[in-house]
Amino acid sequence: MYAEILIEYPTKKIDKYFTYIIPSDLQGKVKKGMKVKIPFGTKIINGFVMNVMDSYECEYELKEIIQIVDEELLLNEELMNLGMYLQEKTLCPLISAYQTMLPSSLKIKDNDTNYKYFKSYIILNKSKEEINEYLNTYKKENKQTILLKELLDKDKLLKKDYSDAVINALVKKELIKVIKEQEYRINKENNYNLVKHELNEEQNNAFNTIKNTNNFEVYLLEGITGSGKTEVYLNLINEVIKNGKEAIMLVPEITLTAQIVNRFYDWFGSKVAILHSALSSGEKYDEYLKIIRGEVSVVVGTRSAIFAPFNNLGIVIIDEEHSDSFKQDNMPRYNAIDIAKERCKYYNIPLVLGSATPTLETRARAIKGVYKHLFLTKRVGSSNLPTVKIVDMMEEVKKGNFIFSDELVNKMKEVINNDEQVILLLNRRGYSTTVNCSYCGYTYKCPNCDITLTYHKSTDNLRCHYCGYTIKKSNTCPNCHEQSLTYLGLGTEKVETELQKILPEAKIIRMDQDTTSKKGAHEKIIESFKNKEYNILLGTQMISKGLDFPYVTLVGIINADTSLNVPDFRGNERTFALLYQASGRAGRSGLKSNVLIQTYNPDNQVLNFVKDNDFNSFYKYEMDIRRMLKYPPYYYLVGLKIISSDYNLVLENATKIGNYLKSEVEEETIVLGPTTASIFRINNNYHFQIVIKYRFDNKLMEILKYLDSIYINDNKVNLEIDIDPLHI
DNA sequence: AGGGCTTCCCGA
DNA sequence: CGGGAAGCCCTC
Repeated sequence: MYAEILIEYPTKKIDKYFTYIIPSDLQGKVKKGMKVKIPFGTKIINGFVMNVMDSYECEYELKEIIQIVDEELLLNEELMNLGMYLQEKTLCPLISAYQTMLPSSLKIKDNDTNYKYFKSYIILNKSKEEINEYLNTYKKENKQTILLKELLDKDKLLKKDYSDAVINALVKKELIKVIKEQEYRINKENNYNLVKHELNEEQNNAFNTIKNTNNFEVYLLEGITGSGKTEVYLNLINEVIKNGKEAIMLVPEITLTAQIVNRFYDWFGSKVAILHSALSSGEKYDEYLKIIRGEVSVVVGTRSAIFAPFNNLGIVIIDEEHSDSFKQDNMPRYNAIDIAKERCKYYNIPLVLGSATPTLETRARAIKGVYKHLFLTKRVGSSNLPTVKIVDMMEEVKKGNFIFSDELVNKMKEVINNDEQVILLLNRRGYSTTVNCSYCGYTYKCPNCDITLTYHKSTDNLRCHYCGYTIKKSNTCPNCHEQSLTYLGLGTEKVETELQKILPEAKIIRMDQDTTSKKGAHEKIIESFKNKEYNILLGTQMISKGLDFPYVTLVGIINADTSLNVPDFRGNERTFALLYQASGRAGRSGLKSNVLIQTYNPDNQVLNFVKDNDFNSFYKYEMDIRRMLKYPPYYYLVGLKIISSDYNLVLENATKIGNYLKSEVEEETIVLGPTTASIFRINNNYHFQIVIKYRFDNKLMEILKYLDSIYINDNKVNLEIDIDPLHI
């Protein structure tokens, strides 16, 4: 028997099958979709079985498979095909498609083969009668007899709780034995704590419509913040499980908090597996095993959880579908929504995309009728929408208020006096803290990249976010040696200090990268704020989503416009979504609430749409811009990056590729560039980019594949192709 | 990807 | 002529 195998190096250069002999002792055991150990060149590495065959003819000598890495972990036919689809659509090496499907602990780097987690137990090695007999003849009480008596009672005890000497003695007498049992690192008891809320009419309508779908259908569930989307999801999943099927629920990384996870445990108990990046590789492996073994019916997770190896999917739900995090920005550059569609088509089941602020692409499709459009327009329970006001910071600066407007300060005081709470959002998108010399104008720059270094207060150093270059900050300017270094940009820490000065009595808690880096810190902050241990929660985008604090009656957005100035066609959309989501944190329990948006552009259209809580008008406004500028959803995009350490070579090749594209694509397709990429030099590599905009182009995919294949063998110039990029 | 083998360049 | 670095190519 022979097996065709993919080598675990994710490079296009060796993205092909290698054939190996299946030795007689592994015949019947080696299966398609399984990981095996094989000799390759001079080394022993992991491979992935693509085919098992009876015969194979070739003129060279074949090597043998050494062993199976894990008998249980194998991908089913559907996922095997999905891998090929991923390769086809994203132009990635086939093996990297399968690597993203399997838990990361199975990648080549982890040479450890056994990820299963075992606990040792002691059990009786003889019948209870025999043990009793032994105890009767051996009247004296000692550690050994105590342990035996306990075992008569409990059957099974944890080995580590007892001394080795006692255990060894009893093992020698063949009275007990030590056994190992595999366990899961995350172990939820099958406790249900189901608190079902009565669905309102809109929720019920959405629920019933989706529930009664018997074929592939994409739904956009557009529900304002606080309208109870999660309740609809939970009911839908419940229904699916009742019918003996399985469900995948995707959420963005920052939304996957204990709050939501516990909600799922309450409803579905031990039927839930969790998959996200904060899990250790062992935990991930265990959660994956639960799915493979069919012990769970629901997976809640981030992007890659879309590949959960279920065999009988009943529904896929993607919450906050507008989130960037569903698109992976390195190989394979896939979008979980596309994968979800593919899987739902296969199983002939509904896909639900939920959001208060769906992407324009999604919404346009819903309006066109490609997706079914469902609405939740009312907040559940007593919660009502806040009053939103725009504050002109130009006026405030004249008064000397650079961070907080008078109005925001007064409102904060008022709210705190009422024993209610405040959320302050610092918009940091496209924004970072840099260090600058106010005397000579020197700025810290990365020596390898065209980018200013970002200051990190916790470590007191400056870091390049692109290549990782780090330098300690000096007290004097490295250029003119004056003590005149100042910080540019607003950090949460700076805001906190200033805020404390203005409101000395207020208890402030800060949530940002620095304060949430430790495991569990995120939850802790949320819990303590919820318990009203603090008056003000100050943070970055991570506080804007999904959180539910009943006593928050004021949301302040400190610098609303920073993300409007980012040179990206999705800038408006992102700003709108962020501010809209943040506003949604206010007024969750019926208390009258306010949102203050501080800006230097009070007339900005996007901000005013947020103020009016008017997604429809924003949608129309932004669609016009997209149409005029030929951006999605009117045009599809492809981004090409040409990268090399040799300036002349990049320029030459970028021009060549640009010309080739222009001559080959369909007439209506637009090829822009090459131009230098937004960051020209990263890690001493020069970046050029080409953007393709197209509506229909049957030839394009083939053209891209051809270009890709040419540059596979060029080790001086690198070509990266991003199909449907999120940023350009 | 990574190791081995070939080639090419420079000093002697 | 030798050594060392750089390029090339193969891996079932």
